[in-house]
Amino acid sequence: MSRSGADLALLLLGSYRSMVNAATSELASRGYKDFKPIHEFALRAIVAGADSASDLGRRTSVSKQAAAKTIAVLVERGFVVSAPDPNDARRKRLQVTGAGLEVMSQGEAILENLREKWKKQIGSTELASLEARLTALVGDAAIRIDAPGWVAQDSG
Amino acid sequence: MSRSGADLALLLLGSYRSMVNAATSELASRGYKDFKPIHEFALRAIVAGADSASDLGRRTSVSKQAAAKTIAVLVERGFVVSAPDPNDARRKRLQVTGAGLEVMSQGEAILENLREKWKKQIGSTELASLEARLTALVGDAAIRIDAPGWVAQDSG
DNA sequence: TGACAATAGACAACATGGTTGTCTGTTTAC
DNA sequence: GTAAACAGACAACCATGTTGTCTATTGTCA
Repeated sequence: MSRSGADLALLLLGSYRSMVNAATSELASRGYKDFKPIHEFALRAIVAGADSASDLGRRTSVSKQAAAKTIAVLVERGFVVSAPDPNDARRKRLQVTGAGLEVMSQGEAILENLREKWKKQIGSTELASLEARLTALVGDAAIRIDAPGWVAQDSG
Repeated sequence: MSRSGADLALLLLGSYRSMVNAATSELASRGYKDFKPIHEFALRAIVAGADSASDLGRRTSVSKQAAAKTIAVLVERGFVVSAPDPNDARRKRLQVTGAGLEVMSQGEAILENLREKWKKQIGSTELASLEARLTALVGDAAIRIDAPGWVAQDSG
């Protein structure tokens, strides 16, 4: 059964979705309702140094307005605080809160758990080589997580 | 460098995007402007037997209204024709046109080409086993291609 | 130093693609 | 023959992105 290129693409998408769906539904069951991948990735970017809306937008290849909307949600839910930058009155500095770090770590743990499960199925070296191959395929293309629609879907 | 579960998810997403971006931009350069994955998958579903809007909606796990909107686009571009069903006056039967088959085959060829390139890189048996593993990971979950946002994005 | 360009963020308008709800007409099932 | 189910159309709405415009602030440089 030689698969086609289209099937391969679908397979990659399906694998991603399968992981993300598991993670979002598990997070939801732990009380983090409507926590979407896009929130996770925004938090990661902020932790990684994106400390303003414009900055976050640049890093995630999204308009600053879109970034600002995401930030508004995260602030409203207490995952991020936004305070005026003392050094630049135009800016508001972003910081991930303890709650934000907590949800990130739980999300990460869930994904890690899925990966471990998979590792047990196919073996550690197999998984490593698969990851290496995917890395080669992706190359240096930045992975952009702008994601309305299904990526952001709760898939309840 | 032991990767994390989140990285794996991102890798899967990135791989998919990388294939799809290549395909859409190549199709665009061949004159198929704004032909998005969702169109491809709708055509595939119609060829596979979804011959009405409601049917297409069911098969792609999308509301019939959403399916109808997609069909409207495909009809407008000449990839699909919609004619009253002689056996059921409620229905309009869908049929993929020659142009529709053509764009499908070109899209498929582009993806196939990418897959071949990859096969040369990592070897045929390696690719097969990777696909088998992804298949196992995805399991029986239906892959739903509802996809506003980046999935549907043209990515210049 | 003073003027002009660049930047941050807010606000509004709009695009895309999906959803639900309602309505009409047709078919199917008792 | 009547009631339920179904197909499709239409409208309203939601989510998430975009561009455009505006104000305030900062940085640059003549």
